[in-house]
Amino acid sequence: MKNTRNTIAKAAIFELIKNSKVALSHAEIQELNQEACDRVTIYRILDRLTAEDVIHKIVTPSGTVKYAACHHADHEEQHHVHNHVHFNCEVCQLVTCLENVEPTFKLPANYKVNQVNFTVSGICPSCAL
Amino acid sequence: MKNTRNTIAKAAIFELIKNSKVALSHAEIQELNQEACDRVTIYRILDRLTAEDVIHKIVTPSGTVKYAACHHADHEEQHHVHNHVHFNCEVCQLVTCLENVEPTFKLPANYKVNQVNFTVSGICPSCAL
DNA sequence: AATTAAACGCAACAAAGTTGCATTTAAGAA
DNA sequence: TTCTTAAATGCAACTTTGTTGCGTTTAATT
Repeated sequence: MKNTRNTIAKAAIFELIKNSKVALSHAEIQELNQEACDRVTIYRILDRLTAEDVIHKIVTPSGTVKYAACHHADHEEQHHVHNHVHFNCEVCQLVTCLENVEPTFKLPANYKVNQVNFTVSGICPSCAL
Repeated sequence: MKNTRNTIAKAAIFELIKNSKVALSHAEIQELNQEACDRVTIYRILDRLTAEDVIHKIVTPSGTVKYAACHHADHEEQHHVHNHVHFNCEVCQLVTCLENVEPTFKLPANYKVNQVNFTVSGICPSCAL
């Protein structure tokens, strides 16, 4: 893998994502980061963090892209597959990782899986009250 | 539901999607339709067809939006949930509906599901040869 | 044939993401 | 510590994707 550097901007953005209980979009990250770095830089940092497998990309049914921290053990060698469910509340719009919900399914023969994206939309417990 | 009309453009676009073995993006539909109608009109037709539940929207892990025909029985009354898996081949880029693959999963209490988006990326049997 | 609201085309706009290039900077080497 | 250099950044420009408003056209009913 290509060398990557630990820059201030990268660390700051990773902190934002790691400390957030919900997945964040590029726009949200930019705002939370107080415009401390360029729009383009954020795109590039998100790409790097995703490639390094410390965050993962989530695409909601409405098409918005969000990012969340990975919670797998650091020592895992192989590229992690994020096969847990992401819940997208239609009321509060928040996207949360349901780390414990891993769907089971069986593909026909000869399909090779590299990546999965399981997103469920609906109403979360908080908004259902 | 609001009245909808069967226009030439709508019928043409529905035919394109229905006759395609793979899910189509807006750009692909526009090209296949020979620019016979406006870009905006295609967006509006896709929205209508989706609302009428004769096509469904698929969002791939890379964030591209595609549309595929629905193959459920016409007489179903309730709004259909497309809980089958969509496979996105990373080589040929084609997105196909695996109608028979329906993942099972169990959400924590009090989550209400309205919509699901299950997409798996990898290599399809044709490209694996 | 007349009516009317849905659908359309067009222009303008907004949001999201990409690319090229000159400048800055992190991190290892001297 | 300073030197070196490739990674990272900022900025401008651009593309792609999706939206909105409005005047005109057209499908479907009367």
